[in-house]
Amino acid sequence: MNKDASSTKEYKPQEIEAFWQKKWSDDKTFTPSLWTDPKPYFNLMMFPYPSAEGLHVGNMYAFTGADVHGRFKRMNGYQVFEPIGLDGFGIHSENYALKVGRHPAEQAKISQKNFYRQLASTGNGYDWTRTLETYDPDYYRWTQWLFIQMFKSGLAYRKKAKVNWCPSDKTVLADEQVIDGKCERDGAVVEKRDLEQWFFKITDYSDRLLAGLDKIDWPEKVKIAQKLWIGKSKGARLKFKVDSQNRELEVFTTRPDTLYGATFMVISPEHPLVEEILSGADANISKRIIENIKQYVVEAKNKTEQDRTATDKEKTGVESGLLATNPVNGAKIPIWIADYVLMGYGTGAIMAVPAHDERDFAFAKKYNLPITEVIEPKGGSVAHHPRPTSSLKDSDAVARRGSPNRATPNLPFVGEGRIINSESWNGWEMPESIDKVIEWLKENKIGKEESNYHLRDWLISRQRYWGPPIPMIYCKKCEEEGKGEREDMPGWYSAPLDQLPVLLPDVTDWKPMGSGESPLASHPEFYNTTCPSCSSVARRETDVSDTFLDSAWYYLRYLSIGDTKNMSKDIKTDKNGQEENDGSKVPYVPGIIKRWCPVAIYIGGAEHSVLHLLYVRFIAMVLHDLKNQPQNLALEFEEPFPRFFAHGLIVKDGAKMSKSKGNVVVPDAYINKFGADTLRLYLMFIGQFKDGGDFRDSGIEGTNRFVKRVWNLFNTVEFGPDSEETLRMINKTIKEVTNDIESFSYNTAIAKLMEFYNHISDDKKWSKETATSYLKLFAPFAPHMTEELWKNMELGEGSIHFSSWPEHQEKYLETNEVIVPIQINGKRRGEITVSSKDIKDQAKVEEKAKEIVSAQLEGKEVKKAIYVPGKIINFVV
RNA sequence: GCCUGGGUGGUGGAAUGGUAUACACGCACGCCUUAAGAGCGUGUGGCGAAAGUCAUGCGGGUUCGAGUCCCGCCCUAGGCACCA
Repeated sequence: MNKDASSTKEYKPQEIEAFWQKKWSDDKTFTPSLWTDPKPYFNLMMFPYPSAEGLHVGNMYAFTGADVHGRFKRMNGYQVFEPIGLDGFGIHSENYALKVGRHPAEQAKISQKNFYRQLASTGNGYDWTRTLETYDPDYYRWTQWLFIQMFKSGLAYRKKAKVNWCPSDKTVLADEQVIDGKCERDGAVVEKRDLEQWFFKITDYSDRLLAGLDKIDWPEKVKIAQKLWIGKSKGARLKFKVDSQNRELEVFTTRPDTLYGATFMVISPEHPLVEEILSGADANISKRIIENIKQYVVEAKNKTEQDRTATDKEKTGVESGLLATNPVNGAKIPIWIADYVLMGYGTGAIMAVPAHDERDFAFAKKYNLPITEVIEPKGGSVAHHPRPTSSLKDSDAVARRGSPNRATPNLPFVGEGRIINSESWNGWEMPESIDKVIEWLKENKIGKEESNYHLRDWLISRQRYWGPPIPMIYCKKCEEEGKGEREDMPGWYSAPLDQLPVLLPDVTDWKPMGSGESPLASHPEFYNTTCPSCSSVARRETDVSDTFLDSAWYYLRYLSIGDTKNMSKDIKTDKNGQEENDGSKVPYVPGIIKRWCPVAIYIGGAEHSVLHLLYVRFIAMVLHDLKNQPQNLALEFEEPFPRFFAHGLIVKDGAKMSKSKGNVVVPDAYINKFGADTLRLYLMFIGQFKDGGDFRDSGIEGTNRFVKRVWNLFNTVEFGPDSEETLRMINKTIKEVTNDIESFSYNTAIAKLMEFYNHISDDKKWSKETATSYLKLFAPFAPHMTEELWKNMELGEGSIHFSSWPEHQEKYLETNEVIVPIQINGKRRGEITVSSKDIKDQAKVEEKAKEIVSAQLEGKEVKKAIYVPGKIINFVV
């Protein structure tokens, strides 16, 4: 090897990278033919929302990691489809437009240009013929189509709902923008406002969304997050008679087995029964009590969400003056009103079992309500002396052992145990006890089995400007006549499909109004229309849809644009003679979807665990069920992403990168200075792809040094026969780097490439085969430089990205010798060299080690030898 | 409180139960330079002159052998949280 660098060509990444990026784009190197390619591989990465000042290194990190995977698959013979687009509709982008004082549409144009320029400069192998932007009318036409399908399937409906209202921003906020009851932007306490809203019935799919999780290869933490979000609780719904009122009070409980321990009931301040009481329907309730209730309800209403849900808040409540009857033992128990019971879950009413529920227990203690124990802990006979409450941790509540029937236990017992004090149920044990009790309650017509879910319907309306107008039309006349597209929603019609898209008008007063209405509501030229049914004057919906709807189906659209946009052409090339969609019925070409979906791998951030990643599964299931359309157009799969990889986050100086902290790093300056290859290599090197890493300027210079060294080496290399050492090293490197890239362990892959360089660069010859293999291993990380070297060295025809991955060179391993350390009783006592063909032969290895071992035995005897082939031999004496 | 991850040099981080600290940063010394920079080379966990010996958050255990497996703690990051 020539170490004199003065004669080598200087490494100029700017020139090399510009050249190759143009060539890839001109040659359509990364544009697969969607109809004909034999081994399709849809390598999908979460598309960015271009709301900030530009692509930052956190984005680039994610995209580069995904691109390394794509290039690896391409070199393994797959036809990789790696598309990119912009999630530019929605509140993030609109907020950014507000901040910089530009019209969102104008800002979108600027952002789009900048983002695509930045994305291209990273050298990722994107298919630039199939980009999409969610604000493109040709895209949101189909987002609106999707809304209409939801409506026609009965999955979209309207109801009055409380929305988050930020008094400082004068706008509604999405749930995800509310953190601890405060606006994420300015920290103002969020209020609730009642508004008529559109919802999607995602709750209809609760069980399927839950069941699907078992079938997909996703990080466990994401699955758990979705499971908890859906939050299925099995239990029972029970009826209690209310005294002196001719009605029943229904409750939901997960612990019907504790029914004999129900000593009072609690209803939420919003419960309908409260209004009945306040209306004075029951003459037996004293004025004083009604006054108390009135006051309490007003207080509860005025509390912020934050105050009401604070965990360590002391419980409060008032007596309702009503009594209920416990259906199993006929006990008269008081009904209380307290805000620790939420109207939004279950029935808004509970049976309180203070002996076995921490919240009920705290409430009972405070208001001196009776506590009856009905569950005896397993092994409950074991006596346990009471300890002072102050020294008890909460976790002790679960472990508490106590004798039953104690008048006032210190803590509720919430673990599993045996039923006591419950007549015929006595002795039943968890978990069978719950099923048996439910069976008993059914037979006695007291209750029935029921499950409740944490998941709520998806609030889809946004009173904003920058989104797809909800394509619905309201006709007052039809409503009065009780007519409508759907029987349950008189007056409402979906916009006729041939009139899509309902264009978002270009208006100057686009800023949020603060009235609870979208800015579109002040534009009669937008909302005035005619009723699709009776042709009288009608009004368009003026809200837009949630940005998560835009991103819930985009992966399908990637496969339906570019050369597939003119779909009639593709119908002719479909050799199966199957009649294909002409693009007017569904937003995709079923034949192409069949080939490329479900997506081979989805790569993105785990922060989308329960929003995007849940919605996208939901929408796929809806399109799988596809009602009101020919069934051959429905999706064949239910789970769009059978495999999802969650990458880590890039932090800067130990802190999460964010605009508010002012530590956002934009890649442009680094690409200009060092080149994209250096930055890619650096980003992939700083930690496991699943973990992320800490971005530091000092580290990138080291990577740059390495890139330059490799460049110089290849520019001065003289090919010759490999040394034994080189053969052994390249074989090992190929093997390990392949495994590492396959398992997203990019940082160790790069470390091994560096290690190989260190071994090989100094005065050692290597063969052309070794050089090619090394370059190929390098290519996914530093695509431009390796292409350039590949070309300069005339190593083969065409782009390196279509050449195959290096074959394992097992044959070399056989000629090698391996050093095996010798241990005696686990302590290192020397080493021997073993030839590869003897590696698995323990007897031979023992024989070889004999001399060294016997010299150190000091009269002791070898009891046994433990041999780990090629790794270690340990003699036990 | 509950659920996930994670605690290894000065730093980022490697280690299918098998030579702990790969690779890189930083630092030190040297070469080359008038000099600086770049580049190249050598060294770099602690203690010890050395043989050695002690080190992977803390305390136990299993094993010929534990960063890795088991039990009990501590700390830390993220997610969820009055969901009956």
